[in-house]
Amino acid sequence: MDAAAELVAERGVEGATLADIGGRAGVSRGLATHHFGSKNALVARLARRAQQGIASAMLAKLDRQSRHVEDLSGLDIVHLTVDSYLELFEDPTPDQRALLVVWGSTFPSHSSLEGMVEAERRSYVGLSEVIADGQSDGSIRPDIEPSAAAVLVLGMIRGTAALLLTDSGLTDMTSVRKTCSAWIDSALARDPRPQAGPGLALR
Amino acid sequence: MDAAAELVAERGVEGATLADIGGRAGVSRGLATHHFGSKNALVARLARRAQQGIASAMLAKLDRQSRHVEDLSGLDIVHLTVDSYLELFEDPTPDQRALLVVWGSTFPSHSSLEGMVEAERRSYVGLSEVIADGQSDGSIRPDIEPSAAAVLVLGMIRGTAALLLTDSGLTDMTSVRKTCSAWIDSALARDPRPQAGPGLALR
Amino acid sequence: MDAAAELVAERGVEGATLADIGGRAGVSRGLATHHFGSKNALVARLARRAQQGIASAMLAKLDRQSRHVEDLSGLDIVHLTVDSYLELFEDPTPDQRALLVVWGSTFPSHSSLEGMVEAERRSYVGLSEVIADGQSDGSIRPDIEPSAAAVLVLGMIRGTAALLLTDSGLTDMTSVRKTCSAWIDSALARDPRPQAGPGLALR
Amino acid sequence: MDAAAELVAERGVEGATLADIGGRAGVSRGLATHHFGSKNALVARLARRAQQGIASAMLAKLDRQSRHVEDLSGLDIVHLTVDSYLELFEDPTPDQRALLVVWGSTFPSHSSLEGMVEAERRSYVGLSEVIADGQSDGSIRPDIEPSAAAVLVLGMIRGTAALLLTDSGLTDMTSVRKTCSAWIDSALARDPRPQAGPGLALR
DNA sequence: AATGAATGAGTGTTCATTCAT
DNA sequence: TATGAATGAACACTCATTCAT
Repeated sequence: MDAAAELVAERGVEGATLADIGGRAGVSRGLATHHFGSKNALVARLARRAQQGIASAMLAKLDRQSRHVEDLSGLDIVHLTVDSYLELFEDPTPDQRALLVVWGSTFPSHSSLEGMVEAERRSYVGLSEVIADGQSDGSIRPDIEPSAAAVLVLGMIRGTAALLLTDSGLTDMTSVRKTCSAWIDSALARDPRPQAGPGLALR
Repeated sequence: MDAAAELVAERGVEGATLADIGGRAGVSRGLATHHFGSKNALVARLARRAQQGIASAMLAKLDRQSRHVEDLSGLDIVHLTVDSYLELFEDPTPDQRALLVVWGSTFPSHSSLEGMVEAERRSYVGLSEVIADGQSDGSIRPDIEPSAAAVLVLGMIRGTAALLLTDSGLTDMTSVRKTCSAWIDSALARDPRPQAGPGLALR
Repeated sequence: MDAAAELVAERGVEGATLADIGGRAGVSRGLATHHFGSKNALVARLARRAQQGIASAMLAKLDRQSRHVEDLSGLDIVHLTVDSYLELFEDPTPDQRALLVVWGSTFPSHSSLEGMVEAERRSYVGLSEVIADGQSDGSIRPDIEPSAAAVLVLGMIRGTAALLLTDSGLTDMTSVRKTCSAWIDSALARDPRPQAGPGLALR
Repeated sequence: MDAAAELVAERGVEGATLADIGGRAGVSRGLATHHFGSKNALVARLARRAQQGIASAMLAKLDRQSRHVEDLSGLDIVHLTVDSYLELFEDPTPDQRALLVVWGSTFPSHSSLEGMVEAERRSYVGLSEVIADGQSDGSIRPDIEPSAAAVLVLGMIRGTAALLLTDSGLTDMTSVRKTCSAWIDSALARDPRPQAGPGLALR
């Protein structure tokens, strides 16, 4: 699966052949099919593993801050989600790059990767609920449509990560992450924190 | 090219075969290659046409408002860009769907669609300059890194459009567009307009 | 036809496309077919023109020596034939290179270039008769099978020219021609001329 | 490879399609590419096998005469080479016919069969050395340029074989072989054997 | 006479999948 | 569990030929 992740990240889902994957993994050409059943199944497994990796990273970040998810406000969780995601893509592993590549290959309307679309919908529903919770607990302003906000937040982190993946020279990821956090605050928070000055934003 | 746009939108760049394209267009299998030189060239032409279509839509929207681009502040132009883009994806043509699909297939690091990455970089540079101009003319707050903001804005509209393209049932695009406009304002404007209440946001 | 000769010489009969030929000649893609009827017809015309060129060169060489074909012995005509042929291939025109290439493409048993095989048979018959005539006029030794000798002489000049065409660095063509002439003499002549010493042979 | 040899011999390198080859061999269309990597690689393998077959035939002929290559004079080796080659083409196997066909398709200057040209050059160098050795051991007359003689000998056997391959009705191959042997003798030998009369030559 | 758009059969090659070992 | 030979459908692309202009 590591070999598959690397090759999908490099050449895309269609461009990564099972023969190449087997070759890079040092096993035979037919083993991948034999083990995973089909190429699509392998890709699905790959995507799931990468998604779990992102969830783990989020929890680890929480742990590092010695906080518990129950203590967080809705706004805090949105911040945590966004920040963890973009932090991962500052120096993405093959898994994460591959996940984004797989996401990109779900854009055709008759895509064969139904499972991925399902997973994306779950992310969206979860984020909507978090935002609604934030409105209940008073951390997020009430004049916001949770579903619209969830789409925008999700779209922003996916799109931003994709943009920087395809052209890493565009700008500094860290600066983007800080600016994004401030935006989330100004757009969602009931009581926005005073915006940092430019010097701080660059930090 | 219309047939190609439809098929790319439906099945992706690799999934749309020249035979299918010829078949749907009512011409022979070999004509596409004969005419465009190669499949990659056809896809590149397709992307360029779709990009020009988006630019035209932006200008048309401006025209409808009887305004001139010279009279607009930097912030106005950002608003116009974002709003035009999302408006188009409320009811996207095959061209626009195909453009997003092509964008998705540039995520692999060794993608063969170099021209597309180039075009994306130009969009980014242009948007950065618009934001910097907005800071000069006082419409955009100065404590913002133009390059980071440009990546976020671009990423948001691309990602949001992609999300809604793959799963159009997620939420109402119009609502997303209005919310997005408010976000842009709160995040970028030197003097944010008073946020609309939820009723108005839905308008 | 000049363009066709060049391209056949470079890329072979199958490798030279009518589009390329038209392009190099500065005319349209379809003109060759329109004018010659088919590609095979063009190749046949090309071969015939090259063969006539060789015959003309032989007559010209005779003319330069102010001799008439009626005055020549059979052996003299063999010498003239061989020498003219190899002399042409010291610095072959595209026509002559193309002729050899066409000859090479007649080797498959189901070759589509029947006309070429016919022409080759005529060369063989003619040479056989010349050798038989030489035996009658006493210039060629009688203990030789004219048909076998004709095949060997023809094979030698064709094969030698082909060898030097594919790898011109092998040796000096002029030296080959002189040596060949001596061989013909020693093999065919009733009264072989005293062989030249090495210094002269190298000349 | 047997099927490939037959089809190349019949229809030429370009005319023998992988589909035909697979079909005649009773296997699938894609197996040849799968196994050999590419058509060119298959043709190269084919040529090498045929060349080795010729070398083996030469050694077998030597063995039949209970002689060792070390005991042979340079002239003997030339005789052996020429005679073995022409003997093979009295009743050529598909391999040998195919080899000649491949040789014919190397005539274009931009041929894609570089390996074949290389092999031909090695034959030439080897034959040159044999002739030079023959001059040292006194079997071959010293007033001969070894490189020119090698080209002529090689060209003669290649060209003669090709001529008789394309038009087997021309003459009797056995007679040609005997005549050729006498020519080699008269042209190269320091002390030519007395020429056989026609009856003996036909033997 | 000349063009070039259009055709469509055919090419070598790719590759997920099957299956006997 | 693992291999890799074999399959066969599918692919982009080629190119001689046709034909309306």
